[in-house]
Amino acid sequence: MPSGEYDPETVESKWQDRWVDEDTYAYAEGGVDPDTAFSIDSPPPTVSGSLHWGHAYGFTLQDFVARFERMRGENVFFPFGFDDNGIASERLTEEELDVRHQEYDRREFQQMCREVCEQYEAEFTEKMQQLGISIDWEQTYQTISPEVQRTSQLSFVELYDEGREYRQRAPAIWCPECETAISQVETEDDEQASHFHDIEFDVVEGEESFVISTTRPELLPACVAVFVHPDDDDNQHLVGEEARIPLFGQEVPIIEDERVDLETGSGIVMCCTFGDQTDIEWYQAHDLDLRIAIDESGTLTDVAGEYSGLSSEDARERIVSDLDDAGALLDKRAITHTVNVHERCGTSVEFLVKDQWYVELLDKTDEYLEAGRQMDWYPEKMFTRYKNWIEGLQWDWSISRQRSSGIPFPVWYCGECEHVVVAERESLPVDPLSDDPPVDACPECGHDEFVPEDDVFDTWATSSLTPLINAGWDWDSETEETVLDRPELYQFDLRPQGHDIISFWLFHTVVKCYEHTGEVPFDSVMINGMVLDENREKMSKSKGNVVSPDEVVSKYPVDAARYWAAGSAVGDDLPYSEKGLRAGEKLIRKLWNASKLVEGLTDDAPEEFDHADLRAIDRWLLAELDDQIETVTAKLENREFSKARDGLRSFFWHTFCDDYLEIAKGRARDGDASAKYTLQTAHRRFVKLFAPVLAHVTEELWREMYDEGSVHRAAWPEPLGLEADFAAGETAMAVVGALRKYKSDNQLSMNAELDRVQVWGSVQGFEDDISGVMHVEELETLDEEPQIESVVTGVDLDYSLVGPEFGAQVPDIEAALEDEAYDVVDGELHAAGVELAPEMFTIEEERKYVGEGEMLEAGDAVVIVQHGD
RNA sequence: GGGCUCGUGGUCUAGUGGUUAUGACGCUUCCCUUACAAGGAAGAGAUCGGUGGUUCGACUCCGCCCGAGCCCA
Repeated sequence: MPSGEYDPETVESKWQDRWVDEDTYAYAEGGVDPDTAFSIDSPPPTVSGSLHWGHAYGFTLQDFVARFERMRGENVFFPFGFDDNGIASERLTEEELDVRHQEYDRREFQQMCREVCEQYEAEFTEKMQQLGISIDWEQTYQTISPEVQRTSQLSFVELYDEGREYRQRAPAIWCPECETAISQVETEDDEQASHFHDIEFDVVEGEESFVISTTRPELLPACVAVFVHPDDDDNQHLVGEEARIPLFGQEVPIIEDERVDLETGSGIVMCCTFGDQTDIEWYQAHDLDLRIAIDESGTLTDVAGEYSGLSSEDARERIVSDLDDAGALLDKRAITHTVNVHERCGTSVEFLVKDQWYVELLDKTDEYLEAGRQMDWYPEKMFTRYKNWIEGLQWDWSISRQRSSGIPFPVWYCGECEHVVVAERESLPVDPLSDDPPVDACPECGHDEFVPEDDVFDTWATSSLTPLINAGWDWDSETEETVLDRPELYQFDLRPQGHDIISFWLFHTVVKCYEHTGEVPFDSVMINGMVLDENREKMSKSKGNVVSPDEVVSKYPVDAARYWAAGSAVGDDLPYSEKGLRAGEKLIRKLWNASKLVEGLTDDAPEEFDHADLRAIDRWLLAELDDQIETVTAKLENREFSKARDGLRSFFWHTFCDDYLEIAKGRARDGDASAKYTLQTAHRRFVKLFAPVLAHVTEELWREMYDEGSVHRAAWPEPLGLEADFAAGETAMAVVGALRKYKSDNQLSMNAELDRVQVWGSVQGFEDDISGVMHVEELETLDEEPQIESVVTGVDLDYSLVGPEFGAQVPDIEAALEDEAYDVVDGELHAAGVELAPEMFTIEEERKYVGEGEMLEAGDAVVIVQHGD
């Protein structure tokens, strides 16, 4: 029995505990009909300690869907994955244990990661449960687990067998300090002091020479081309010639390309293997030679001739001084420029050439685009991001990462002929660094020594398999094919994703799963925006504007946070808002207080009541609620949480509490069965309708008032199918509103008695309700319009009809109306030489009451109040 | 630099060719009415980022400009 004030602190944690203890959200395993399974493929968050808004917000939106679908009778599969296979977890482990991963072999280090992450997983789980997310905690996985490693390697083997993967030498971003390859997203720009060296190059044919400016003279031995901008008229004649590199002597082509920056240096630029990103682009675009002059420890190679063996620092000094001696160094000046550095250690990155594995994409982009088109996108506009990403693809997907921790490639190479030997499917997962290859001798050349691949998979190569991990995809050695352990889950009904990461994560997942199953993995995709701070700026540690979910939930009810989270159109960013949270708190309190009242009024309410005997206002309320149910259901189906929330809130607060409840409470106290039945029926339905968003308070109310089971397992309400006179109801409420305003304007209390009220308008069946709630002694409905003098004040046109009919004549008609140069003849409006049909206009008039009492306008109705003195 | 998205009262937000532009928060005034004063009633407050164009008619469609965000370079 709800009583006193609502105490969210106690109530919310009570239900969170019970939901977990009672397995309220358990997925019913075994023989599930695919039609009634509703599966969510929630992207596993990186487990690195703290839970941030990205997690909390994304999962709250998923939870709205999960709870809604569950109540509609779906068997909801809402799993949770811990992504502890990434760089973040590697760093976490190193920091926590004060070790370096290089000091351990891979399996040992992974074991350490697993142990460290376990504590964080537990913390993470607890925090997710504190947010009331209806995850089935029996359905979890860790991306570092042997099972997931097996899935990842199986995916690799399958794609390799299908000819979708190949190995090629390609540039990798390398941190010489950490001695590891890093991805582009781990680099950042940094302003650094450096020097420009103006170096003279000779043209091979003839006497001419030109100058290039470089900050990295030590790359001269790696120079493979020289570039001139197409708009550079002064140097255009050089294009097609060859240049000779000072000191090193190699001859390289001079090529035209618009990526040359005319503003910097001399406008002529050398291209090396590899100085920067542009060098890589040029290498790929112009099919240039490779001259690898610097190795992974930053030491010059044989390509650098006499400078071989020097560190790049030392080599730079020597080369600069030798250039000077040779007269080729024309100038040296200090500058600052932007360099690409590793975000973790600040070291400038190098570009190395490595053998890497690729998944072929470019040949099937049309299919992948079509796959994306087959999914429902919420919001629809996000499909264009997917589309742009695919259409803009220029390279296949590199899945090699030169790190020591991660999931290893299940591959060995013949020590003699480099033939690729892939692990047997049955034996997965393997680690080639510890395990033997499946053959004793090379099938190609018979050689019996193998070199293990020591790279690991790109993290997306694993993250992109979550639908397959969740559906239990595996190799069946009996039938020799891949099978799904839980086929009913696939395709997944819902894939949630942050909009910042659609291109990486979602795209790769669609591609991988599509390749493995021939099917699009998702029926629908729901894209969520970012949580911004109160000033609409992105939260970041460096700005110091981060508000953590923990802080919020300790200050506000979780349901208030959920209410706030439902406040943006899906896909739009959501600004953090204390106001939004307070509005949520207010709604919770209103719902609680109204529930207390309903409870007090309906203890002996009839379970059943013949709808034909319902009083007009009760019938009207239930019919309006029918409409509201249809609206809320449609909004939730379309993931329009904000509209569902606001529509329901407004209907509950204003129509139910302010209008109906005020009237019905008097009747219910007088023992009116129709009112009691209606109050209880409507209230039950409200509790259910609010349940997906206000998960905790509705559970408390439901179990206190209606049922021992969870509201989250109760059936979503269906419309009762009642007919009612909506117009009369609306008019009656307008009359009540007008009377309230009258009392307010006349500084009367709301329960002040009114002597006599006359109503002209259709309020049949509502008369007693009006007089009851407004304390009217005598209420009379008029059959004839009261003594009113009407003054025509103008004519209103219905432009949606007049516009298409009269087009360019409309301004003339308007001018005629303005000048009052019109007539109404037989209901038609004659103006500016044309005749307008009756439905095209309305005569606007001001009504003046000349009889006794005061006239009020109440929608279509007219109300006359006669009140003492 | 390229692509995408967005710009509506002080703040957040609804509104994709046709009323007086929606609602919430905040603000002002009034009202203790036995569920709730953390409530109720009323009110003020917007030239819909700017500028051209299409149209009888533009917050809505198109061009350009300005500003913000995201992704890619």
